[in-house]
Amino acid sequence: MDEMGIGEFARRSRLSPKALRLYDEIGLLAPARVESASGYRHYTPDQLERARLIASLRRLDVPLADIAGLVELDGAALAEWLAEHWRVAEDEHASRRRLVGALIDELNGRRSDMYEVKVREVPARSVLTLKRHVTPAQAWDLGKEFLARLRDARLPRVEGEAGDVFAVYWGEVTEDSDGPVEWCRPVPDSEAEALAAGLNDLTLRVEPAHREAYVEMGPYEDQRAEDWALADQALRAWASQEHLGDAPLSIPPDELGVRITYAFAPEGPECDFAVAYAE
Amino acid sequence: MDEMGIGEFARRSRLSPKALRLYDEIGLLAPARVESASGYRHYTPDQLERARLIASLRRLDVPLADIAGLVELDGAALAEWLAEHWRVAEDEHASRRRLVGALIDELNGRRSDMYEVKVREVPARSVLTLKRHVTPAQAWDLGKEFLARLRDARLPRVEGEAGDVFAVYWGEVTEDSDGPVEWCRPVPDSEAEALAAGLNDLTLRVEPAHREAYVEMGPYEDQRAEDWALADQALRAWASQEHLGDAPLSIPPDELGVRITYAFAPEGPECDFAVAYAE
DNA sequence: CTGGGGCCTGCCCCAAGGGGAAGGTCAAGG
DNA sequence: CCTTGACCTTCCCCTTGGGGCAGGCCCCAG
Repeated sequence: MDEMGIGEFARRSRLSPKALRLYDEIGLLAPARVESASGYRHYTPDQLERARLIASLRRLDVPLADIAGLVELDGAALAEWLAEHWRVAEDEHASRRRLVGALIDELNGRRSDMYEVKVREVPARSVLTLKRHVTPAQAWDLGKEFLARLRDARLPRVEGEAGDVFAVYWGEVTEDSDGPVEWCRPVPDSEAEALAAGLNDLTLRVEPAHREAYVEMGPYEDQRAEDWALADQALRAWASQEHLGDAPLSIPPDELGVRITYAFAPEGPECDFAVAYAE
Repeated sequence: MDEMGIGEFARRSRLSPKALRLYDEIGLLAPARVESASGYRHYTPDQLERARLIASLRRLDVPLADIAGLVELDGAALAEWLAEHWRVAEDEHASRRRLVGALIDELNGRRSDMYEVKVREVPARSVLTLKRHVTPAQAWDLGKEFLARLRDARLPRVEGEAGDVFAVYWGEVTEDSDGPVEWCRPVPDSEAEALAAGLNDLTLRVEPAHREAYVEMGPYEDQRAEDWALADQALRAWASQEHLGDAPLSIPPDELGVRITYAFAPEGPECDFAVAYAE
C-alpha cells in the first residue's frame, strides 16, 4: 500500500493541505487512514480522482455544500448538473458584459445606443386588471393565468393600441420579498362594463392619459435583473437630461407605476420597460 | 435642500442601508450630513451618481478597496480601467469554459478532443541552457533573455528538431513561490564544445534519449493556469490508460522534468506541454 | 542526540456585508 | 399628551473557503 502524507497528496491533487483538512472535517474527503496516536492523515492514490474532481469544481466556484452532493452522483448526472450550472454562469457573464459595456459608454459620454429612450402618448382608457402580490419569479406565472382568463373570455382587441398587455409594478418586487404586480389589458370603453360583469376576479379601472418613456428590451425571457437595472438607468439619465427631475421616474414609482409592456410575437413576447409620467 | 434618509437613498441607489453604513465607515461614501444628536445619516440627491457608480462596480465584483481609488478618477481613466478589468474577466471566463467543457467530456467518457496526447522520441542531444529560480510571471522574461543571448551568439540551427526551444520546469513553480526553470536550446554535438566556450553564463549539458508525451497548446500567451492543469490532467489520464503508472508523470516531475516546447511562428510562439519518461 | 522538516490542533483574520437584538427618533393620528 | 409604527442607531454574531501563525508532536537522517 503506497499511502502518502497530506503534503504529497495536496501537491498531486492540486489542493492545499489546509483545504484537505477542511474537507476532512466536513466529511467531504476523509483520509484513508488516520493515525490515532499522532493524528497524521494518510491518503491512498485511488483517492486522487475524487480530490481532483473536487478541485475542479472548486475552481468553477461551486460551493462545498453543493460539491458534497455532487460527488455522490454518477458521471452522466454530474455532467448534466455541470451543463446547467454553466448555463447559469454564462447568463450571468453575458449580463455583466452588457453592464460593463453600458458603463464604459456612459463614462465616455456616449449615449448608450442599446437602450434608446422613446416617448409615447397614452390616452385615457379602460383596462381590465388582475393584481396580486408576487415575487419576480411568480410574476410571469401570474401573467399566464391572466392571459388564460382573457382567452376564456374571448376578449376583443382594441384597435390601435401598441402592445397587447402590460404589467405594472406598483412597488419594489425583489427576489426575497414579494410586491404588488398588476397585469392589464386595455378594452374598448363601450364594452368595458359588460365585460367586467362577466369576468369575476378581474377588475376594471380607468387609466388617466399620460406619457410613457420607454426602452425596447427584446424577448422577455432573455432579460435578467441587470438588464432591468440598465433600462432604469437609461430612463433616469434621459429624465435628468430632459429636465424632468428625478422624482417622477424614481423607484418605487409614483401613482402611475413602472410598467413592462408585452407584444406577443410568434417567437415569444417582445417587451419594453416603461415609466409613466403626467404631462 | 431635499435631503433624504438612508432608506430612501438606498432604494434610489440600489444599495442596501447596511452597505451604505459600511461605505460611510470606510470613508467611501460619507453622508452629506449626520445629525450629531441622533446619528441619523442624511444624503443629498447629487450623491446618487457616486452611489450608483459604486453599485455598478460592486455588481461587477470590483473590491471596495479598488473602488475607493476608482471613484476619484475621471470618466476616461475609469473607462480604461474597466476595459482592462473586463479583459481579465473575459479571460478567466474563457478558461473556465474550457475547464467545464473538458470536465463534461471526461465525465461522459469521451476522450477530450481538445487535448489529444501524442508521443515523440527524443534522441540524446546536447543542449545549451540557462537555469534560474523564477516565478511564473518571470519565466517568460527569462526566456526572452535567453533568446537574446542566443541571437547574440548567432547559434546555428539543428536540423530536424521539432521545436526550437523548450523550457523545463524542474519543480513546483507557483504564483507566490519561485521554482527552478531552465531554458534549453539543442545544438549540434559537433559544435557544442566550441559554442559553450564562447558563451559565458550558459551551460552545456547532454540530455539522455527519452520519450515525451505531449499535448499541443496553441499560442503561449493565450494559456492560463487552468489550461496547464487541463493539459496535465490529459497526460495523466493517458498515462494511466497506457499502464505507465502515476509516478513517471507526477508533479513535481522526476529527473526529466515537465517541459514546455516552443515553436516560434510569425504570429508568436506556439507551444506544447510535455512530460518526459524513460523508455 | 540533535536538527530539520512534516504534521497536528487551535486561534485569529480576510471580504462584504446579512440578520437580528436592543434601543433611540420622528411624524402622524387619536 | 400618548401611542403607534416606521425609521434609524450601534453592537454582535454569522457566512465561505480557506491563509497565517503559534505551540507542540512526530519521525528520520546524520
